[in-house]
Amino acid sequence: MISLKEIGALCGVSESTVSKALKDHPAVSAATKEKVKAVARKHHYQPNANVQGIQSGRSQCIGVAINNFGDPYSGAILSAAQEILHDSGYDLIVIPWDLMVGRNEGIFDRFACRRADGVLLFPTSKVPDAKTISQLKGLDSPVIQIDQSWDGEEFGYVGSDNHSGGRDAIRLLLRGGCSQIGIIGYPGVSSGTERLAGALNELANRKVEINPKHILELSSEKEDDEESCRLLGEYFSSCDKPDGIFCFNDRIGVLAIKVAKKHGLSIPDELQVVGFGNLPVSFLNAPSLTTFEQQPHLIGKTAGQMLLDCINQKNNVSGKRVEIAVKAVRRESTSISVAEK
Amino acid sequence: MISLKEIGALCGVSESTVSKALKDHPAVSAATKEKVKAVARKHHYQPNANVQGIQSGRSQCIGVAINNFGDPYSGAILSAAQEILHDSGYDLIVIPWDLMVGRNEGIFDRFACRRADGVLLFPTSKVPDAKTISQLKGLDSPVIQIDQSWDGEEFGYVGSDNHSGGRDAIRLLLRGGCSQIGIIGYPGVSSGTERLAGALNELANRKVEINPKHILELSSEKEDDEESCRLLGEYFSSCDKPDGIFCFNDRIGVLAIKVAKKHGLSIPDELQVVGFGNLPVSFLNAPSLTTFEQQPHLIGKTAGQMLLDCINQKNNVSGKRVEIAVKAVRRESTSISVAEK
DNA sequence: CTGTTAGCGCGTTCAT
DNA sequence: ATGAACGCGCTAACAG
Repeated sequence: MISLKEIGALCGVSESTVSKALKDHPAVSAATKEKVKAVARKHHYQPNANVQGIQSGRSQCIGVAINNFGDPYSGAILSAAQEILHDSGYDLIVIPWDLMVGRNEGIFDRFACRRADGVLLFPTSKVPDAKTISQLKGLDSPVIQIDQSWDGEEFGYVGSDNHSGGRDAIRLLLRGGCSQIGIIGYPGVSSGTERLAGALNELANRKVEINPKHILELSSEKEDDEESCRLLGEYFSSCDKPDGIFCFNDRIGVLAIKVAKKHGLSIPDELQVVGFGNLPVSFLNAPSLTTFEQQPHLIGKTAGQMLLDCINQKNNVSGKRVEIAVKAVRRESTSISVAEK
Repeated sequence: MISLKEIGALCGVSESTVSKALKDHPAVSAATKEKVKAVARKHHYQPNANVQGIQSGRSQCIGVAINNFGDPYSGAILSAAQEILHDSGYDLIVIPWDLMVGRNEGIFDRFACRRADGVLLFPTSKVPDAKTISQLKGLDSPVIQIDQSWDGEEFGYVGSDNHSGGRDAIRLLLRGGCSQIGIIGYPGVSSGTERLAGALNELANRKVEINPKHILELSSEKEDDEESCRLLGEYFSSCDKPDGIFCFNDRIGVLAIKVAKKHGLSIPDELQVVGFGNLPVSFLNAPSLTTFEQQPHLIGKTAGQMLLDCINQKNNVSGKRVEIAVKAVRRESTSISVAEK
């Protein structure tokens, strides 16, 4: 790539004149501008963003830690965040969480080396250790967590309104005539905790008892479908089965349907199933899965904007939480409501 | 972030001594090293990678253009590529293809500005225009395409062995007793073209006629499930139906099963279905989908290594093609082979 | 209008 | 063993 100095040499002017000419500085003659721009264009000149970064003290880079590139939900959030950040001149440096965990290098060293102006943290399968969290605090750039928060930590947060989602899922099952409610979730992450709290709270408000045996926790750390199927098999083998279950994500919902059908349960007549997330699989499944639509695009856009505001000192993200609404998408895995019948 | 100069001031030594001390240069006293390192550690010093980049002429960045962050297949490839590149000190700058198309800025300006040392191109839904391709050639860094190539272009390439995959899919259907073969694909991308060629070639070798009506092309540009379902509905309404279909990806395969079942076809008795890709959905679907497993991890690793080799001058990627094997995963959507019966 | 100078943070000579 | 000086590519303040 050609440099300003080289362009200057070719045009017979100084480096700084080239710099000014290319940014249409008024104190440069039209003739010089023409000449300089022509040469720059011919050689496909592009200013070196890394140099501009060290001068301005702004790398114009955002560090993104993401667990699973292939996850459609995270992907949609990232796309939206990328778009708004890109338009403000930021580039994304991505690092996969899971690959970094267990290495002796600091997970965020790369972000620090690149002088990332901000950090976006996607959900992890487990809460990081104290050292990682302290390293994160040591970065002097704002940090925003997506869809997950850690107890007592004061990073910015943007996610779904999981509490209301849990509440509405239970309402949907009860309205559909279910009386034996089951909940199938995964432990240890805040989104699950919030959905559970919303669900249990609603059951308590309605004075509906829940059989503790009907609450099943699958491991979220490794998405082991075989193991999940085994546990679900046991769950549906019990003589005392639920007639409506709320699954914390669509993947679990689809697996639950698969296993329940194998155990001879007809859906939605004998068992109603509600998922969460509205992933493509929920639509494709037979029967299609009633679920809750999240708004990944809005989440990503919001997180990107929060980061920008904070970088520009308009705001302080610390402790700021934004929760984005979710909406039921009713499909074949639940019956129509009693009221509608 | 503290700088070398500041550390020097705190320790009462010069900037360059600090630089040497931190890299254990032999010509620095043990005492000085101790002191310098202590201060650096205390302030969480990290060298500025951007500065090192402008000095060495190596940004240590790889530009990644990807169409859809949420795609599990691309995601797996990207993870593998990231891992190997990360270990060699490279960071990834990601840009979504689709967001950039139609903007007046050059799609790859950002890569050029960041002085990306190499570029990884994931599949696009359509072949880019001549201007984009020429811009790509103008970058002086090596470019590797993943899973897609463009006619007449000489970039490096790593993808699946689609031709053999197409051949084996047909063999699998024929061995299962099918005689009326159908093919459902998408137009315009090289992976589809290769699968089609492999399939048609095998049919010709076996002297099996294919009814042109049994070849259906769905649009790949926008993944419009509703529209695809409509076209599939027409496809299965014809009086003259295939008894075995090869779908170019699992998504199409699952949709085809859904629609075929609605038209009263029993699977695999009346219709056998083979997909391609072994995405999670193929396992979750009922009936589960026979498909071809790709090796995204190996593809990503290979692409990453090719890029490294080229950057280190060990190789020239230009025109180099690597095709990674695929393997059949037999599930419920196909019958066991005639021979096995 | 244009050129010179200084400086961003760092590594690498070359002196001391 | 340590420091001064130069250069990487570029911008900005000043001088001509």
